[in-house]
Amino acid sequence: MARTAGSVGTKTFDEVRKAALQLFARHGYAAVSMRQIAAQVGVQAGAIYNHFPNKQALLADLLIGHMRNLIKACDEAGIQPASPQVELERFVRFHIRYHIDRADEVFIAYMELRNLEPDNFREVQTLRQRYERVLRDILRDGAKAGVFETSDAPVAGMAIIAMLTGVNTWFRYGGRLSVTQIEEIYVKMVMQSVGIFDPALREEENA
Amino acid sequence: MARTAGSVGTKTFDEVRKAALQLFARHGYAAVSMRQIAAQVGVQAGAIYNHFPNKQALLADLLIGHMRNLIKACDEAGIQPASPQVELERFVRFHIRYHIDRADEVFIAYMELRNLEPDNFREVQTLRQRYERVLRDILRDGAKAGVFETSDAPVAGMAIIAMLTGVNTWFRYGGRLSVTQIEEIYVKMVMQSVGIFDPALREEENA
Amino acid sequence: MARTAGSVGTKTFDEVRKAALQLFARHGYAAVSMRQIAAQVGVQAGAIYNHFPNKQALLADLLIGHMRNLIKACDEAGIQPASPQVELERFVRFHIRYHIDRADEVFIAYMELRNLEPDNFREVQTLRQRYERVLRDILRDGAKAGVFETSDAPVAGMAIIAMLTGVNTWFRYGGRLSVTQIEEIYVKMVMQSVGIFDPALREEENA
Amino acid sequence: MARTAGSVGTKTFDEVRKAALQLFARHGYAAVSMRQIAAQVGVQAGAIYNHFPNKQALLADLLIGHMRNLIKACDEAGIQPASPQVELERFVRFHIRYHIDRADEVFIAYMELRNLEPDNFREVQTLRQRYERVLRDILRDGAKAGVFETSDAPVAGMAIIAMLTGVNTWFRYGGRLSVTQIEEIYVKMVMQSVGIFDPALREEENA
DNA sequence: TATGAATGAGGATTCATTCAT
DNA sequence: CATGAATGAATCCTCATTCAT
Repeated sequence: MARTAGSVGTKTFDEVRKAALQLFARHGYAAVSMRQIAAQVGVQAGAIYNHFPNKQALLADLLIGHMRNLIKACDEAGIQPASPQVELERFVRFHIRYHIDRADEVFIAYMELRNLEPDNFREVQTLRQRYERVLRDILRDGAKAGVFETSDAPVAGMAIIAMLTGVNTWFRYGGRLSVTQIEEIYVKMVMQSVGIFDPALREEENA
Repeated sequence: MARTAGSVGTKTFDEVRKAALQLFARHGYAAVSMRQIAAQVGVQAGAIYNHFPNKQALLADLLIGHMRNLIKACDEAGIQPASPQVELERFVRFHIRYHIDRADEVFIAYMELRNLEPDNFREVQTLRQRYERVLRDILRDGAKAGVFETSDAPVAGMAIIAMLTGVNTWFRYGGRLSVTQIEEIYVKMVMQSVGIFDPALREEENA
Repeated sequence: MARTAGSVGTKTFDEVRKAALQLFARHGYAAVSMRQIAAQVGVQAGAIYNHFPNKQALLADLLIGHMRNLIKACDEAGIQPASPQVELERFVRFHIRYHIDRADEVFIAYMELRNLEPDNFREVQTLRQRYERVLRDILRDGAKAGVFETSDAPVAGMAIIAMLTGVNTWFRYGGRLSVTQIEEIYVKMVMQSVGIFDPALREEENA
Repeated sequence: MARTAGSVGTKTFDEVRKAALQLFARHGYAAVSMRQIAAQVGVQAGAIYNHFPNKQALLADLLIGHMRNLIKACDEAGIQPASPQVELERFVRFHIRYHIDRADEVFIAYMELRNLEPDNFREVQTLRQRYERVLRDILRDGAKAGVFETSDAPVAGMAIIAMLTGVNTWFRYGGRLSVTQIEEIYVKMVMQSVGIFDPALREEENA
């Protein structure tokens, strides 16, 4: 009589998460009510509390879960070890591809930070810094090795992250450009922004 | 019945605007109550309705006002006419300097768009596109003239705007870098990102 | 245009207090909703919050107010100074008469103590002890003077207070006995309980 | 189908009763949730419904059970037959001793009466009156026989019950006085309150 | 028996807004 | 202009109870 994997029990939990993600992304945490989330799941508001102790925990679960998944995917993306140029290119491709498919998660991870209670906020910040350090380390190594023309690795890191993540503000599937084309455009701009012009110095990959 | 400059009665209006700007930026439109705004001004909630018909009008006033001011300042910044390289550099400097001093306005102009009712939303979007077209035109002209190495002007424009505006997420006065230093870093990264490497091709300006 | 004394404004405040007193006494603090109180006043629940910050404050206001009034009335009852016998008799008469007309206040002052938050609880306890000390001091003086046959003034005090206050559990106007008759019965029992038998030793008063 | 003494399955029933007793006494019936009771037992809320049909039945069970036990103990206390003086003294000693060890039961038997539904309320009232008649009959007999100086047996009965039961409001084990000492104080006060002064007229007992 | 998930109602409180003064 | 009191709807969350497993 064991519960079949994926059966009832976990089903509502997952659906609540999904509904909350979508609604928070669309209208903002503060503007979404537990009733709306419940309605989208097809359940009464009280039922949510069998799975999450409160609204804040739902938000925290989404944000922290997103950051953990991002870091795990980054670790497994095979970015290192390689030359700084190659690592930077791999990072850009990873970031674009990972973020473009998780528009809602990325959006709330930036927008709803201020709605996290202090402990949850700290946890997300710590995770975010861990991710951003990957890029900063690449930039620092490249600068030290003289292959990047960056006057300030931390600022360059923030600038590149902002540029890349910005893709989510305008990209929609079915538009003028494919993900691959977009990826190429951003790779080129980022590489140039740190002084790498010759495509020959870069890795050839496309997937 | 236009408000006489500096006349009595204008004081509360301005203070409500200021308080709302700060509170919306800090906590988000949906999470801020009229009572909070009123309290910050030192007035009862009802008094706000002598100056703004409702909460939405307050938000719209802030966002539309911000976009109009931005466009006006941009028009008066003397960016054009010049060579694409020079215009781009001027645009970057203008954008950084203008935005770095208006963190709250910039923040809500991005964050609270979704809380605008349709008419107000359209107006802000129209203004924003008008501003962004300044950059896109520069990029298109430079690409056409063969001085920028950009494969896609619209995407490059979005990328550059995202990169530049991102400065507000981390910049604080009194930090490691001065505004001027930051400006130089961003100018260099943006120029390089579109293929301009030789500083000699750029204008010398600092203020 | 000044508000007429006792007009609107203070009216709702007083009516809320009165309704809450009655409902708390009848059903208990925890079992009464703000909506019920509001309904009894003929107002929406939210309106109560213009007069009391929350439900707890309403309870605290009732209990603390009751204790303060009791102490004030006791101070003004002219119990002291006199011989211990006379003071005791006066105290009994005061207590019976005061409590019999304030059944609701007395009831909740005992029943709802546990629903007070710590600070409010302490305040009420302090006031209660101040009142009960009046009786204890009379008993102690009488014992010291050898006119009361009490082995333990504090216990005797608790016992007498309990006996007297118990009148509220059964007394109803229009019953078999008048307040004056009840007063006489209790005076006699209390005086005897501390060893005073001869009515000649007691004061003659009736009002 | 009567529950076999000590049989399995009875454990949860008893623990629920015990937990409810404690929690109702501490926080009041209306303020205690089935979940709290269940948590104290270490069980889910639903499990309680295997033993009690609903929350009201739990309360009724506690109150009616208490009253039945009290009456049974009173019947078996060997109060009658004896002279009114001796019977009164025996009653006082029984009441004090029985009540002082059942603080929670006594407390809720007074406090939660109003939360009983009509049928349960009537049953408890009937039982209570049966118990209180024991004292009233003693007082009436004593008055008729001219050994008690009571002008009104019913009122005297209420007064004495209130005085005695009041001991629970302040008594705590480990305090200044032992149960036996307290018993003596109350015996003396009660006997005197009905006019019996000479200890020689009283029974000598202590246990 | 016990669980865990669900319901539907209701809890205290807050909200944007109105309006007589 | 500003106040303070009011409304009616909505907020998050908890409740007693049910029921399939």
